[in-house]
Amino acid sequence: MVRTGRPRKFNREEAVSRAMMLFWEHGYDSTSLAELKKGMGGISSASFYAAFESKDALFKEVLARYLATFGQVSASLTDPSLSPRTAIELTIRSSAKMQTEQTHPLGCLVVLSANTCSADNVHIRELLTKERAATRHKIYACIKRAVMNEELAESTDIAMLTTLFNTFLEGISTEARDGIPFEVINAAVTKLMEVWDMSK
Amino acid sequence: MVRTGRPRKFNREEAVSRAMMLFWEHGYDSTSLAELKKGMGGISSASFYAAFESKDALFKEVLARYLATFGQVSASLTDPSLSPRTAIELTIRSSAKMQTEQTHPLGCLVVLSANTCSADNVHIRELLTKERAATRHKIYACIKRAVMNEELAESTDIAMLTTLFNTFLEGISTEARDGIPFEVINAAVTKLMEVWDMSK
DNA sequence: CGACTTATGGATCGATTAGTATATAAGTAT
DNA sequence: ATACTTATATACTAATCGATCCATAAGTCG
Repeated sequence: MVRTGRPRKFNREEAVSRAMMLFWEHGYDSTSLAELKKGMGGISSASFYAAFESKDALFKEVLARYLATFGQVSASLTDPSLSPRTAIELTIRSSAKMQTEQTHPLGCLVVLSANTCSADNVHIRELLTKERAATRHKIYACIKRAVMNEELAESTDIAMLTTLFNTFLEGISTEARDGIPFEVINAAVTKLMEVWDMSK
Repeated sequence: MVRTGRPRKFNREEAVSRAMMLFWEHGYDSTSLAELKKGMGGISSASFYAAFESKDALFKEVLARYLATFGQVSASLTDPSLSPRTAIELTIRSSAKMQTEQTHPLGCLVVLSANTCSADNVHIRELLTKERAATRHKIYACIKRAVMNEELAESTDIAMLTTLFNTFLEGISTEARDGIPFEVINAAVTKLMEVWDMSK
């Protein structure tokens, strides 16, 4: 697969990574094209639109990249080799760990980057809403599996427990943004997981 | 105190309320002056700047209004007549109730309206960060009081418990935005509060 | 070599951003 | 009646928004 035509001056993969950091930090609306082009290696408007089509399209690519990398902290939710309890605990702990790292913006891109936006960009917000719904559903499925396995009592209110864990998980984004260190959040997770054991 | 000069054509209090709804829904950056002026009763640029000085200043006024009204759901935290446990439970439950009401934007303005913003408007984000820190500190003080009162064990990790409750509280904003009904969140709060009773 | 393909530099687009200038309207005070 | 005060309508500013156009550069292909 040999490419003809003038070669691209910048690294496309690297440019998407840089764009991800910018959207993650400032959110969709507040990240301007000027900022993106500069941050992605000083590329021109023509180069930007030739390579990424539009701001919308770039964000969708950024989201896919995020889910395939940093977002993998919740992959354990669908790992059938893990017990439901371990899967959920691991997801929350590694989310907290990732979101408090200093090598990238704090918090979670899916939670932070478009929970408020202009009326024109509601479709961007819905992209992330859908992603959060997917995570919520995975937590739900996990808890349901635990009830099936009799790891949790048959009388367990699955929707309630899903909301308990998911609400905490989403709250980590704001805590991380506010500078709460991993150790403190992690200790709170230990306490939170005791709720699981009470529902046996 | 009689006012001289030409009387204002619009109701200033009402205009601030309308602005609050807009900032609450779309966030600081994504709420434009045009949208504000239209939403506040179709006022002109001249009238806007004469009455509110700037977008920044209006937001500060909106924040103060929010804290004095909807934000009062967390007032129980500093009510000395309530037991610490009741104070925290009441705050979380009434926050969930308020944030899921259909008469205004979903979630909490303090958590949602500027957790991402442009680099130029970091001072706005810091305004809200400070507000969240104040709430966190009130929760901390509440739990500390419980330890003093021997309502909680002396060995209680106060910072950890603070983070547990505060993270959940902040997570409610995203849950509410995503349409999770009050009843489900409220049931999760009941479960969450069992953590308190385990720490006795 | 010339044809073809793709990317780039640079100018530019109309729309929108937050904010101002100026003249006048509409009230109160003396 | 006139001075004073405040708000208004209207026009306008410079800067920025996302996006496009076009000529040219820099490769591969036959």
